[in-house]
Amino acid sequence: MRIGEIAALVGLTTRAVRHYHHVGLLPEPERRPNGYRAYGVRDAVLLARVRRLTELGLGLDEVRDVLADDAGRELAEVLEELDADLARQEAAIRERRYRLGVLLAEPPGVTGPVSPALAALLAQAPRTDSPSAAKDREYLTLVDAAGTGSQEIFALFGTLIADPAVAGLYERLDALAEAPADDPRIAPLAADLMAAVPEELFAAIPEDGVVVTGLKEALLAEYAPAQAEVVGRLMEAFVERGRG
Amino acid sequence: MRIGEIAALVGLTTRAVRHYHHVGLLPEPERRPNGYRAYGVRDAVLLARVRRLTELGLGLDEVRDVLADDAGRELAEVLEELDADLARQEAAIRERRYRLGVLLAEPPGVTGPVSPALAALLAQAPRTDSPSAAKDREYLTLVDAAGTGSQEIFALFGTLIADPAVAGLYERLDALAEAPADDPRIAPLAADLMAAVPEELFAAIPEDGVVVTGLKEALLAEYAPAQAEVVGRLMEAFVERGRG
DNA sequence: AGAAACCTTGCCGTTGCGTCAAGGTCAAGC
DNA sequence: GCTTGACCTTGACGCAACGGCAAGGTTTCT
Repeated sequence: MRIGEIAALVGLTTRAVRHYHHVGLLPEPERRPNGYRAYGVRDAVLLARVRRLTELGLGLDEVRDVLADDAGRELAEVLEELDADLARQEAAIRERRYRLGVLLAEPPGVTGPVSPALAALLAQAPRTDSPSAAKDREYLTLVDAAGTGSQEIFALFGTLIADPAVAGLYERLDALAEAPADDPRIAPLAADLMAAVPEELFAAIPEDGVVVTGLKEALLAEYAPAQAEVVGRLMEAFVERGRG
Repeated sequence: MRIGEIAALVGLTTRAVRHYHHVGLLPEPERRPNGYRAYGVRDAVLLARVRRLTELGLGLDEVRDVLADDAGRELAEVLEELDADLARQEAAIRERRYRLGVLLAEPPGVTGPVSPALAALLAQAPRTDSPSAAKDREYLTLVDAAGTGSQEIFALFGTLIADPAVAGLYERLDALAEAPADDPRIAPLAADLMAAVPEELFAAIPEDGVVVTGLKEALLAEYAPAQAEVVGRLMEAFVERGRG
């Protein structure tokens, strides 16, 4: 048989057969005078075995091992390991499908998949177009996605945001967008902000204050100088009173 | 944030983040004076979205599509397609696991996994060390693996092999191993062989006689000249009386 | 001052082949 | 005898999503 014939016989492509030669899975057969590979029945039997094994999901090197010492013991060993691996894959797929199902069942329109706690918070928050409030929501989304914040934090934050006085604070912070870093409104705003934060929220902040080193600066970089001054003081308060 | 910080924050490796830049999933951020990438909160939010989507099993280009037109409709579309794909994968894995289970439950020692019909045939065949009989078994194994032979053939072949007279025929064929191609024993052996084959077996051979063009010659190549002569005549008989 | 722990770009390796590219071979029809 | 068309040959790149290493530069801690 030539390569195309044996490939068709065992249900492979010629490319696959050559590949098996290349990786040493199957020895190169004799050649005809014209250079064509000349296959025999034994090659076909071997190839058929290879095909069955690869269809089961074995890698080519595992197939080689199994074929090499055809004790049958090695085979069972490999197969059990493979089964365990497949079981893991199956579980992973089911997990993904489950989460997919949750996503698909959800009402559309949300920015992205968020935890229920954050979803409640966002729904509860008053409609506002304050840029500062938007930054806060962005930050909360991030903390939610990072998974480092507890549900507790979102609940506490929710009560804070629901406070009608907070809208005014956001407005005052927005008003500092063009102000210099030594604007006199900074200190009183920072004080009012700290006063508005409930004590439990301070306590709920995790030990290292911010989620990761560097996030604090990244956060401040989003604000104009005067605003950064305010937010920076607030963050310091969180660090100091959080667990310090 | 530097790249390591944002990576830790969203639960990725720095290598993955750079990879996302490379493939255009995420725009390259500003650089610090020292050349380090400088990430902001928005990058982190984006990366977190990417992570969730890839964890669901989306490819990077699909993630890019979803992120691009964040209509939310496209997302549902992609997700449903993905779910269907995952369902297929799950079914495939289950199928493999099922066959694995069958293999593992089987008594060890068999040459390889074979169809039940062939297994019955091999178990039924008398113990012999005739090389010709071994070749026949090899051929049957091949036909079985190729899946082109029907169960019917194996049953018919089984009755043939069970015939006590066949052992003698194999012996006579083996005896021709060193004989020249014009040995006088050839014609009578071929005749006796054809006489031994039940009519139904002739009829059961598929239309093209052999499974694939080229297999016939490969088969003959396995035999010594005198043996090939005998087997060749037998095969011709199969071709002629099969469906011709 | 030196080590540890970051960062930079860039390129190779992974898996199991698919897909050209650039030919040589062979049987058949004109 | 010449052209198709269907085979075959070796060789090398492509793929998905990064991991790992090389060979440097930066920052920070000690």
